Amino acid sequence: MGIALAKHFKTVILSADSRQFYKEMSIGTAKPSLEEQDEIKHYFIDSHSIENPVSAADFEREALEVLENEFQRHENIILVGGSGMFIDALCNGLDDIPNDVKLRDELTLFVQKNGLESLLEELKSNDLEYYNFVDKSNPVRIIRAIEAIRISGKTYTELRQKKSKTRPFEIMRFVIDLPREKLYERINLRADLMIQNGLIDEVKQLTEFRHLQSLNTVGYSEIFDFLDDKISLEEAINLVKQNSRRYAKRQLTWFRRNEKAIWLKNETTADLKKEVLGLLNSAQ
RNA sequence: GGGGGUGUCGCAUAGUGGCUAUUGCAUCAGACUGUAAAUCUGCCACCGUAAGGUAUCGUUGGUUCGAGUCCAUCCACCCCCA
Repeated sequence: MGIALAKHFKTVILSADSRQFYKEMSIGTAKPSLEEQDEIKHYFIDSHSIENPVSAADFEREALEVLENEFQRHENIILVGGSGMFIDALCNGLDDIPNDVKLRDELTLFVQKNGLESLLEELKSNDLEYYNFVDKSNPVRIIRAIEAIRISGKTYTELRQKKSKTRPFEIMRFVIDLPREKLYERINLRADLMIQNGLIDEVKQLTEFRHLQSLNTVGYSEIFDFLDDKISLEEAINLVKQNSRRYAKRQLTWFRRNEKAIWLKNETTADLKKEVLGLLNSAQ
């Protein structure tokens, strides 16, 4: 649908997919084909290496630069994807909260060894408000808060202002909403195609990088388990399908939260394109 | 035809005659500010937004103060013998 719209507007596409950035991961991330990329210029596909991970804040900054340039030539630009948080980072902006990957890795290691207890205590005494709010069994959240508090000397609550930034362009959001059964059918098919297209070889070649967070990804984790002989190939494929379905559900949950998003009713590319163009016309 | 075994939620699974039938998975729903395809939470027999209410362990009957558990019956499935 993105490509169809980009053709119509003779414009470019930005991908907001937190895994398609990486040039080493192609089959398992279902990037647009090379032919499709020839037809339409895509940003943020193969733009980075797994060894230099892209955070939501990196994406916000880099994508804004691209947009500033491209808006000089195009009236409309298409953002496609994927990762709700990256979309929101670009559209709404992130608060300026400091980060330190090294400290975070240390904290992660600490939690693996000693559990969350002491970090929770630290959070409680330094930022009671966030302590009361946060999901206390989610190590990622706790670690991130402690990280920010230790670096800044401020509370995480104070840093996290949740201010939406104004962008020099208008944003309209559309969500493709297939009937659940059809969505799941397509996800299952997609996993089978990945295997046919050589996913196992792609994963094998990434073995030396398997500890990287970017490879903690549906389609890769399961195949690593197969290569380690932990599960059979059949089990691995079924898990890829299952975990993709779960991910798709989480995407929908994320998008549901945005009350401005428009949920599309159609199912085929052509119909969806028509529907979106109609909505854009009536919005003007 | 003879003998043996098994039936517990969508699937799998626990359940010495005694509180409210266990656990896992799936499904469904949710959270989310530099790990986000990550990480985490809840529900999950039925009715109800909820408080709460009503059921239930293949069937029917029995024993017992009390049955998923014991007995009988029938039904379904599995295994062995013929």
